[in-house]
Amino acid sequence: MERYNPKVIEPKWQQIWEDQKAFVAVDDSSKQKFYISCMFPYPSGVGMHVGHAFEHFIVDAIARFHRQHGENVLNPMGWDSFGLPAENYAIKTGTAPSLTTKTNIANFKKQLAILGVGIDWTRELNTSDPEYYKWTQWIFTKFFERGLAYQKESLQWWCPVDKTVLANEQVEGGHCWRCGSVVEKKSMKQWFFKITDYADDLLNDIEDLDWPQKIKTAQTNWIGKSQGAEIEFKLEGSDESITVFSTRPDTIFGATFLVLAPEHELSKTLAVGDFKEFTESYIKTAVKKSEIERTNDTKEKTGVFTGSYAINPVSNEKVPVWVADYVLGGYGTGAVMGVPAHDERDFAFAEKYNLPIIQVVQPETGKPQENPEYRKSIVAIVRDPKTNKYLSINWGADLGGNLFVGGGREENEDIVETAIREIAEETGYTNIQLISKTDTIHHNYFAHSKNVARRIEANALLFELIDDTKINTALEANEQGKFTVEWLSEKEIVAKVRDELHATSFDLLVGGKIYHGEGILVNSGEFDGMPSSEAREKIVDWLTEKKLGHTQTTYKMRDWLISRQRYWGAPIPIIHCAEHGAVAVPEKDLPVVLPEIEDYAPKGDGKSALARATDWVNTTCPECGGPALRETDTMDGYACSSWYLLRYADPNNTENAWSREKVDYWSPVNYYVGGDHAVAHLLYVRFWTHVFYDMGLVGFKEPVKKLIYHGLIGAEDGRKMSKSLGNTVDPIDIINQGYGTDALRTYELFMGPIEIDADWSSKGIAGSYRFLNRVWTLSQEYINSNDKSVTKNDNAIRVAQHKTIRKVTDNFRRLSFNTAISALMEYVNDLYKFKVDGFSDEGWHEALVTLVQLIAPFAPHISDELWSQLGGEGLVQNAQWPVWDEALIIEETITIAVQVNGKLRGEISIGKDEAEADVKAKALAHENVVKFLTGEPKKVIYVAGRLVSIVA
RNA sequence: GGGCGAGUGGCGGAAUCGGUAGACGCGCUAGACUCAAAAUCUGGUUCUAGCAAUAGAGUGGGGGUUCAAGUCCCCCCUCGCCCACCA
Repeated sequence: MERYNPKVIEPKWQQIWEDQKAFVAVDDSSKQKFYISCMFPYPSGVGMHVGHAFEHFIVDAIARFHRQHGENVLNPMGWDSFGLPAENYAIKTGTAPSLTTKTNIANFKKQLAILGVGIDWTRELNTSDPEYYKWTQWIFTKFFERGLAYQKESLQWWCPVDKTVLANEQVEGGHCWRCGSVVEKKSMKQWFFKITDYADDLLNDIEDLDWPQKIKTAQTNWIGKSQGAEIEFKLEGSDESITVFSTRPDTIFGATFLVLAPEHELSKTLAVGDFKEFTESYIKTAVKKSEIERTNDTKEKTGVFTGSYAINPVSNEKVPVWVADYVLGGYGTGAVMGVPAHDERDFAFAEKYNLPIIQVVQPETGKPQENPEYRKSIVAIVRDPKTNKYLSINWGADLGGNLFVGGGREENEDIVETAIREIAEETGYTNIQLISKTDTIHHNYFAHSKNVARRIEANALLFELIDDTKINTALEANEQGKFTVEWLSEKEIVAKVRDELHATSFDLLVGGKIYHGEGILVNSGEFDGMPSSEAREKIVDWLTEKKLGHTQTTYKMRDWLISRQRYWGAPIPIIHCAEHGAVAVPEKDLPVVLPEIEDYAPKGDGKSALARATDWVNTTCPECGGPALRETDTMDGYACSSWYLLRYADPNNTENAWSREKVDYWSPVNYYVGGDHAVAHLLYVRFWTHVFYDMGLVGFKEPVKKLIYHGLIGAEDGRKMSKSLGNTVDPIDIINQGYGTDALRTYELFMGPIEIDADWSSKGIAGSYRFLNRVWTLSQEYINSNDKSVTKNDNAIRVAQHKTIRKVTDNFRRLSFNTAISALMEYVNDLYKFKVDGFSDEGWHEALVTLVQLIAPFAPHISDELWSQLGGEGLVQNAQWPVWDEALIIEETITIAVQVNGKLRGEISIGKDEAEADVKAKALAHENVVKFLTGEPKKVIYVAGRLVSIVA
């Protein structure tokens, strides 16, 4: 009998698949298509580790599953080959990036073949191939025509090591995403794609995507839509004005200063007299500061007064204009109104620089009720400075839990006196001193005891205990014995005091919190007494009428900066003419081919090495034929990857980027599989497709129907798997150790749910190998058996077989590969038990053929081998996936549990159609159940086919 | 600070609807085969007590709903990830 030897059967079947073109997808619109793709890889020099392989295994298993269902499956592959590593390697060694890329791709292809991944190589694409980037450039010129690609001088992130600008998405915590060095700001003329034009569109369509919620949330937050108003503040003694953006125009009467970002254009010009020098030097250092420095200093705000004043448009008060780096240049208008009473940042700034603080919103808690009864009251918080604990009254869970001392106040009664009286009456403490108190807090609630809605005006007061002198408490009749007095720590208070009014009181007096919620306007002229939400609209209406403001929607997302001062990318197809400015290269002259050069290193002059290829740079203007210069910046690699999913549908089209017919057949992608990129790539690819839709190039807006976001495989040491840590595992090594790729694939898909991170285990793979070995041995024993006459277990085998088909199919559909594989292991374990009685031709052949078909998505080589040994026609993937028969799964007798008072006390065996009364009687008669019953059971519950629950 | 997610044996994990918690695999362990080892096969393996039948405890902690809770509700703790001065 032959032993299971993956080293023989795996190459054998890989060759057969290749010879038969088993994975070539044919453009046949009469068939149901299924398009799946991983996020195409960057072909790095070090090849793939088992973590990368994992992604391909997921894709391949799903692709094979769908082929087995007779669908027309497209699983393509391509190379995201532009980028820094190849260029940096070229700078170091002088080897052209095009050459290293070629070598690396060959290596990746070899690895994928050995892994047994079924790819349609006739559709292979490569972003650094001129045949591909010709169309990337063509798309650029179309965007340029539509005003979606534009050039602008602006401050940009600059990586001093890689000597290039970076997109916002490529700056991670103030560091370059590639080399990790601290990024700087630099002002340069740059190319942008106007993604902000599509902000609303992209935001609205997120909801309907079948994508993981965390990715959808990340994109929503990234787009960061917020609604508010732009408000104009006139500068004193000048025609100029400053426009601020605020989401809280209702607080404008509390705006006691303005703050400009250091990058704001007025920052430099506004400073007057003695303030000029300070302001200029502040701006200089602030702009130079790295992002980390600026975000690290969150506690300590800095800024300078410009010496200029503006006029608050509603109050006509003079407010000073400051420059401070806590205001961001790139968001909103780069200027804000400082409302220290209702914004934590403005408050911190105002405190430091002694700016006036005017409260304009009185807090309101609880939900307003209809026809409330009006009352006045106090909330009194007492702190014991010796223990740092707070006096609390515990009313018990039914009466509201922990509160502070509180009580009603008569119309003319003094607030402080009321509080002191209530403290003495309820707790007995008398020797206290007032520390601080709040303004009015409005509170709405329903007094269930009196069955009345109430709206109260409360004041909260904070006292300190001088000593614990106490008098007898003087409780009202309805309070006696209802509560206990407790001293609680700050932490306990936060945890236990649930009442909104009392919790807010504590936050304001002790927590030092600034109230930024909704409430009732005060100190706001004609708007006094209005709820803040209503005032928000009324004030903007008023400003609009006076032409001093208007509603405004703002996004956190900025336009996508795409120019890179690097060599190894797609050249931006633009020619600069002295007369005609920036002119797009006409379609007939595309592609603008990247010239071969000697020295790839950027020199830090803000230009790519391309700028030194003078023969290439000097050209003629397409408009006038006069001398002109080529754009020397190249495109961000994300541009290349924003349309490749469409190109796969029509990869060899030399006339167009794609034909709409083919793209509309294959697209959108049914499953897009990846474990990287939450925002950047996945937002850009959506953006481009939306634009293509508007251009009439595609018939859909969203390129990816379902996104499968898998977890990452960590190293055995629990750390991230990376070449620099020296803990990577090469899948080819594992295969060569004798396990084979089938065992590797099965193991990686068995480790856990695909969306969960998991660490590699060198021992775990042995278990998967053992499983496949058992499958092999069982099949060989069946095939070589001389006596196949035993029919004893045929029925039981059939039950196991159909149960397994059902479970594997169900689990596969919800991409629960680990449980699908465990069901197959159980099935094999069952067959081993049946085996001891011998084999039958009928039951066993069917059982083994089914097994081979079910393991095929995971372990395709062994299954094709056994399929052919068992007499199957062609390849497993072309045979129809087995179907289970529900009728065969029903067993004649089943075992169910019997519980007494919720505890398992025994098991009984019942027939499949046994009547409920009989089952209950059987349960009650069970020996062990009788022991736990004292007399008649109160209740007997039968859950069909599962258990009997007896209440004693 | 904000958002999202997760806590189940020695380990990875299972339990799709509230219905026998720990499937399946790893590891460990006993046995069979072997001169021996590897490989393979068979059994055991949540914890505590007991020779055993069995009993008690048990899904991060506390409370609740229910005949029945890993699963539902309330509170707390811990860990992970992402975003983070966005006015």
